[in-house]
Formats: sequence, C-alpha cells, structure tokens
Amino acid sequence: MKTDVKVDFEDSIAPWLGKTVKILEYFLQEEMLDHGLDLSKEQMIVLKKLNEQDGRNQNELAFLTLRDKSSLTRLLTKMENKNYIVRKQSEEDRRANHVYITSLGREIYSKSRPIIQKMIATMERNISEEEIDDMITTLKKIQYNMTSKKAFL
Amino acid sequence: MKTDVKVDFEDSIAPWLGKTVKILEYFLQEEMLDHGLDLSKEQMIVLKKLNEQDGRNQNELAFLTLRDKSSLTRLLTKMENKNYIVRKQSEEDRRANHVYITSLGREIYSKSRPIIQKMIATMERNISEEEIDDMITTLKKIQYNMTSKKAFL
DNA sequence: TAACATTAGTTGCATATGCAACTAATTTAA
DNA sequence: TTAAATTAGTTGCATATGCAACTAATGTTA
Repeated sequence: MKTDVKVDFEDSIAPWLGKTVKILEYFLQEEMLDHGLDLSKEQMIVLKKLNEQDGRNQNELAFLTLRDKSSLTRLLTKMENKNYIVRKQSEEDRRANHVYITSLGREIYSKSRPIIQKMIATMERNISEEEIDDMITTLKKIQYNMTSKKAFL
Repeated sequence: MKTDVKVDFEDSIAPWLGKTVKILEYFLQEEMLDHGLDLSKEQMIVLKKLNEQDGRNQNELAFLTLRDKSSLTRLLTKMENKNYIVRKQSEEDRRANHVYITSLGREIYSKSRPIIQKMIATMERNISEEEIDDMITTLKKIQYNMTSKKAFL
C-alpha cells in the first residue's frame, strides 16, 4: 500500500533538491571568484544561450533562462555595461531588442567553461551514468508534474 | 568504457536540478501569494527550524539554512518586524542571540504547511517511492562529492 | 593580567529577483 | 481606419543574497 503521498517535508525530495542546488551555487561562485572571472552564474547562463544562438530577443532569453523579463532587463544592462553583450533594436518590430554576444563575451564565456566542467566532474564523481540518467528522468517527471495544468485541478 | 566524465553541460544533472528548483520556487511563491501569506520561502524555512527547536542562535540558524550569517541577520530583522520571531540576547554569551518563534510565527507557519504538502503531492505525483528514494540517495552522493575535501584536490 | 586571536552578529556595497504598473509599438476588431 | 487589445521592454518597490570589513564580547596564551 503506497498510494499515499508522503506527508512530512523531510521525507520528500524538495529539501534535498534545494540543498544540493545551494551547494552547487556556492561551489560555482567560489570558483568564479578564484579565477577572477567577473561573471555571475546567471550571466553565464545568458552567455551560454547566446553562444548557442545569437540575436535572440529579451522575451526569448527570459523564457529560456526561466527569469522574469524585468530581471532579465537588469541582467542584460549589467552585461552590456561590461561589454559582454549588445542590444540592437529590431527593425521589423521596434519594440523588440536583438541581443548579441560580443567577442569579449565569448572570451569570458569560454573561460567559464572549464569551471563548469570541473563542477560537473566533481559532482558526478563515483556516480554511475545510469544513476545520472535515472535522476534526469525523475527530474523531468517532476517538471512535468509542476507545469502541466492538470496538476492544479 | 565509461570512465570519462561527461563534457557537455547539457548532459549533466546540473541544469536539470537548477530548472526543477526554479519551477518549485515559482509554484511555492504563487501559492503563498494566493493564500495571502506574508511569508517568503526563506522565512518559512527559518520558522520550520525554529518550530523544531526553539531558541537557537543565529549562527546555528545560518548553518542549518545554508545561508550567510549576514543574510540571516537581515532575514530575522524582517521577521522580527512582522512579529514572527524574537531575538533575546544570551545571558551566558552576550555576543549571541537566542531566536524564538512567537505564537504568531507558529500560526503563520502552520498555515504554510498545507501549501508545502500540496507542492510535495504535486511534484511526486506518479513517481514511485523507490524512484524518490533513489533520487535522494543520489542527491546525497552529490552533496558528499561537493563538500568532502578530497573533491578539491 | 595584558595582548592576541577568535567568535557572534551587523553593516556597506554589489548582485539578482518577482510583481505590478507603466510606455511605446504592433496587432486585432469594429 | 480608428479604437481596443496585446506585446516587448523598462522601472518602482520589495525581498533575498554573499563577501569583506567592522564592533563587541569571549577565549587563549604568554
């Protein structure tokens, strides 16, 4: 008989997820500082998305990075001040800005990659590929549960 | 042959973890607002720890909640202003403050519990207990990897 | 016990964040 | 084609956060 949902927060995945992510964030932050990189993890994610596909507009970037558009606005402003990106008003739709990564942005981004790889190598040490795949599968299920409309009925 | 660590960020657990946690945070935030609860998730975690054991000092609370002590200072100040907690200077060590949850704090905390339970029920829907336990096991391994000193050699 | 080191907590400075209200541009409808 | 609705982005206001430098109290040690 295991139809009931666990009642105690402690038994659920939630606090474990939160704690793990926090630990990863601390690791990343510290590594960034140690390497003298003037780049927050949030900015790094934006650079990553732009590196994959340049010229997206802010709406797309906000969606892709799971951020409120106002938060993205300010993030981009800081990145623009550091010359990591540039905004260019779209000619087809003057409300929209295309966002481009600069060569300095690419340089900084490429410097951050080894840090990410080190983090991944560290966290996945002694964990089998199968275990990792299983976890990703479960995470996807959770994401589906949280975002599908039926969940809220 | 699977001794190599995955090189691409996309294949690793990290972004899945980050995204899942963000989605959970959005859910929680929205539910709190909908229920008219003047309580952030961070404040909720503090209340939870105090509800378990009252009178801890700020250092302990910062450690338990994985927060910088300065961040905790400000969190507590806001909570004190809302009369959810009180600080009392320790008589044995006048540098330290004991932190106590008030009756209003307990009331607010108990109102938040159904929200947490709803979140857990939603996220764990159609996920077996075994799957959940496996995930927690893997999360613990990751936490160990990130915090054990050997990881940094 | 006086000098030094450590510890608990606070504050300045910088970053990131969400919601709601807003502007300006574009699209839809009447 | 003009009015209404929608959309992209910005800004005000509030929260939360880390690091480094700081104060005050306690502990250590010479």
